[in-house]
Amino acid sequence: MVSDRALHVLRAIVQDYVASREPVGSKAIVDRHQFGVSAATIRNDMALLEEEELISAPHTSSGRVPTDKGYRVFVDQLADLRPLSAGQRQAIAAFLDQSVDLDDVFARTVRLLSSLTNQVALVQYPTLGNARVRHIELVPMSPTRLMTVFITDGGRVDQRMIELPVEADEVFVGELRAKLNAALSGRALAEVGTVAGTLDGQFAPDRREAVRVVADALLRHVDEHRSDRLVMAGAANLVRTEQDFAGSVYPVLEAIEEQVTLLKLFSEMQLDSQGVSARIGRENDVALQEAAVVTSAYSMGSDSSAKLGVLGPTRMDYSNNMAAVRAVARYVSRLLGEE
Amino acid sequence: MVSDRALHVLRAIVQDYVASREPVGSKAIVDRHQFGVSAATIRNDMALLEEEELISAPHTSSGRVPTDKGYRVFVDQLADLRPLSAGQRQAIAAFLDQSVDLDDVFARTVRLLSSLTNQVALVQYPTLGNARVRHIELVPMSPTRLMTVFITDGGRVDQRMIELPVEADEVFVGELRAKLNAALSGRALAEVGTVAGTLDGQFAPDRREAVRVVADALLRHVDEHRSDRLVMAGAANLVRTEQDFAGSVYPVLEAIEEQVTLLKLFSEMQLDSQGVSARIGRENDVALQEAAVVTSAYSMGSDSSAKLGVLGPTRMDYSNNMAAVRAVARYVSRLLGEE
DNA sequence: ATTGGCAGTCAGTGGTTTCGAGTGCCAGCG
DNA sequence: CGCTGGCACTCGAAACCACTGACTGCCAAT
Repeated sequence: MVSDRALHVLRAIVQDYVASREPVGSKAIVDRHQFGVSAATIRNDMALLEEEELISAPHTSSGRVPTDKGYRVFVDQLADLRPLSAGQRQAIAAFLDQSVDLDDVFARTVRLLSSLTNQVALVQYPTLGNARVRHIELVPMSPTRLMTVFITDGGRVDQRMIELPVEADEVFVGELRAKLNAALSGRALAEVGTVAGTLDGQFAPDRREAVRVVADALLRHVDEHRSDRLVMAGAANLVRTEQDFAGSVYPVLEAIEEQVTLLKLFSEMQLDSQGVSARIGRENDVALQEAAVVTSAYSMGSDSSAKLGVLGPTRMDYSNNMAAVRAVARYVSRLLGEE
Repeated sequence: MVSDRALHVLRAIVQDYVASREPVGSKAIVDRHQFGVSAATIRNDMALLEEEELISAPHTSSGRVPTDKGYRVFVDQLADLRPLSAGQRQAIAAFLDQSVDLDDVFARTVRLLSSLTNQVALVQYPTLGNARVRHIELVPMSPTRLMTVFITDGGRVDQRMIELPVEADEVFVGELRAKLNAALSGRALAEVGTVAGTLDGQFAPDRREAVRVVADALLRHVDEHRSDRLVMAGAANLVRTEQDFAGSVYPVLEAIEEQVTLLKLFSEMQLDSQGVSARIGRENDVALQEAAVVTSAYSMGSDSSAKLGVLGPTRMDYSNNMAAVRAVARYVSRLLGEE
């Protein structure tokens, strides 16, 4: 259908348009790229590409701009990503190695990714697969309020506040804490539900309701481990690229703050053979129609994984961004795998 | 200097300008407000106000716009804030009462404040004054890596990753965990340094280095409790009000992500008799020259407090925003005080 | 002190013109 | 058959212009 040269023309158009934000004409292409043919020939190819809806003209007599479909073909063509420079890789290592804990790893990752790509960066917290309970702590805040702290051997820590149906003295809380830890330490998260449910039998009848409330809170901790959230950095970059959004960046920023749209998107992304994936323009939710999202997966140990990536206008440097996302995801996997 | 009526004129100008984003002229004032005088008289007052640099004209023949100084006088005049409506207060209570833990309180507060004011909302995490150690947990991640988890009775939980100089077996870690908790549980944070320093004597010489590393990590936990951070919501609102920023919102968003500028600003703000405070335009750091920040303080129990507030263009509804910030700060204080 | 009147200023609007980058098409050529 | 140069055409962007109207500042009168 489309000749090989036409594909090269598409590539040139994408590159030039990304670089200049201006519709690119046939003349500009023969000037800036070494096609051995004249502008008229390029024009013929461009007519073809337009036929295929890979490019389009903003108005009758002007250069062409890639369509979402055009970007898609461009990205798919981009089989082999050039790896990052040694300097960049060192920078990644140096910056991430300073992390003091899990949260810090993610905070640093997202800042790093944002500055490598000049886009909004997003990191999804990992869902822990078969992590185990390490320790459970109960902290009385008032006679009827208790804070529960839930620590897994993956190093994840959750806290949660609960309201007790009756007053709980230190002795009872101490006993409950000891029994919970005896019963649950070392157990897989999946077991927490069944085990915690059997505990209330070990207490006096007037305590059982309170025990059940605590057990219920623990279940929600486990759920929490499953539920995702995103950390974000580089929102300012979205404003910088505002002109690339015909409407407004407002809905995009809103979607990012919502999180739910993004999380859904993340979970839907199918990685390609290179371990990266892009969703471009209309392929996304309506709020992100003018945006593109590039993601890759990272893993934490053997059995839990999540995604990270960047979001920006469809007019972005896919080549660079996909390489950066992949490199960072790999490094994060290595860092978390070691632990 | 400036007559009483002139101050009323200033007020009218601020109100109308905030409402319409358009320079307001003498005619518009006599139309929309019940001054018993003619437009010419208002013009004389306006000339006075301009003399005092409280208002200025964008160009020779156009209405006037408040200067930063004008907003300042307006805000200072705004002695008595009208309280929020019953409905709004109920909404605050209903929304915040659902919080499950500390983090959730702040996450909800910031979202709430953002939607009440249609501005970017910021909440500073509290610095815990004389909180006490509740529990210390050590989680081995690999033979030479340890995660330390630090829980205070205020309900705050910190985690941190450390690298040990030697391999640490389960037995040693268990012993260290037990001794740390025996020595530190119930102690005030301020004591952690001195107590932890004496622990290494209780271990065999070849373990002491490792013990010191852990003790050092605990000190950093304490520091962490002192150090601040901000949660933010409503960045999209900044984009919405973009036209009010002559330059770009870019530096503003950057400053927010930086945090350090904002934290400094927060700590500098002196509350007025109403418990709220505003920093307007040039009174701020250069990055926020076109922005205004409204803050109030909230307290958590008796001895720890922090601030929260909103940030937006200088052209904002100070009256509404100050009332909202004050109301939310008060409610959060009540909520956290109870616990 | 306040007012009505009046001349002066200037941003914004809308219409016209010009300019030029870029296209589509075609006839001719290797 | 694919490529090329040439040409007429299109249409957005910029430049220009005149006009309008919302203001102001000032002044003389009340």
